[in-house]
Amino acid sequence: MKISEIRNKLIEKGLKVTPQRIAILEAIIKLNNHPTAENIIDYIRNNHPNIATATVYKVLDALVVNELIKKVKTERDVMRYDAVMENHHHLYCSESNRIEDFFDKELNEMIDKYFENKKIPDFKIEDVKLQVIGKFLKDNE
Amino acid sequence: MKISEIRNKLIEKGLKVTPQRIAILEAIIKLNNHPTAENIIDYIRNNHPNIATATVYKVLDALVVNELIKKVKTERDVMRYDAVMENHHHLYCSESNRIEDFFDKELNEMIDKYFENKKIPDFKIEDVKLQVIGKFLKDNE
DNA sequence: TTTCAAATGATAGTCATTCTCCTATAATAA
DNA sequence: TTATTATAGGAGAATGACTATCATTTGAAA
Ligand SMILES: [Mn+2]
Ligand SMILES: [Mn+2]
Ligand SMILES: [Zn+2]
Ligand SMILES: [Zn+2]
Repeated sequence: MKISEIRNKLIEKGLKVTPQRIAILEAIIKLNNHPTAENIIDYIRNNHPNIATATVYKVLDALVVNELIKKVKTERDVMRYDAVMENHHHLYCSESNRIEDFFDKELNEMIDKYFENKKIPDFKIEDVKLQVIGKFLKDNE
Repeated sequence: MKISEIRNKLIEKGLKVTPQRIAILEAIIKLNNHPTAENIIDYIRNNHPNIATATVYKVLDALVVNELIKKVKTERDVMRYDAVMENHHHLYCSESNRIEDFFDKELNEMIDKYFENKKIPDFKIEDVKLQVIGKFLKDNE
């Protein structure tokens, strides 16, 4: 992802383009595995040592509100972020905090079809995601 | 759920039976809609006014570790708990913090079958849950 | 360039949760 | 039933991820 693309994403959403926003969005994309705010700060401070912690949180919130990133649901009190906006699911490690993306078009279609036929009473579905919990058999990545 | 049943659950797990543990487990079962620690404390203090906040958190942790309750994944920094241990999914309201249980045996079977055929590379599945995000059409409950 | 709404930085504050340490008690043994 | 003891609970301080405040800076429109 080039910086010019990141600039365009911000412009499309009517957000001012700032070095901090570019760095943060770039960090989430590069880090890739659902980083925490702390992960993002550590990464950014290499090239951008003066960014304030509060700025990172404010930018993250702005990016979420403007649908350039998403929060990832966890059962911990540390927020995790995801720059992958296309429909996908998550593999959660049951013994660590590792979360990996899981793309499966066939599965998406099966689920969509299932809920087209079988509506949930009194509930309008906007999105369905799988939490797949288990163990990674390789430690790499 | 009778108190004697709750006592037995604790005993089965080798946990000491204390009034606090009974009250907390009973509260989560009665409250039912994935209460926070604060919800639980408010509920319990009616009949049990002296329970310490730290005790509630310590008991919740013990109940989770011993698989008598589960944490519910959210994208907020307030933990939510669930006493329903049978396999089920969750309906998340996209505009409030409401989370409801969703039971669907047919869906479970479909998903199980899907992942029996199509393994995820380098990942051993232990559990699959759906996050169904959307809007409740009735405000009751 | 000038202008200024919006963004950033520094720092203090919040609050859900955890820690520490002392006291009380449930479960077991005598 | 009482004594013993590991375990659990209570009180309050501490932690830490996140938020609020406000002075300063800056992106972008004019
Ligand atoms: Mn969470
Ligand atoms: Mn917290
Ligand atoms: Zn993802
Ligand atoms: Zn549930």
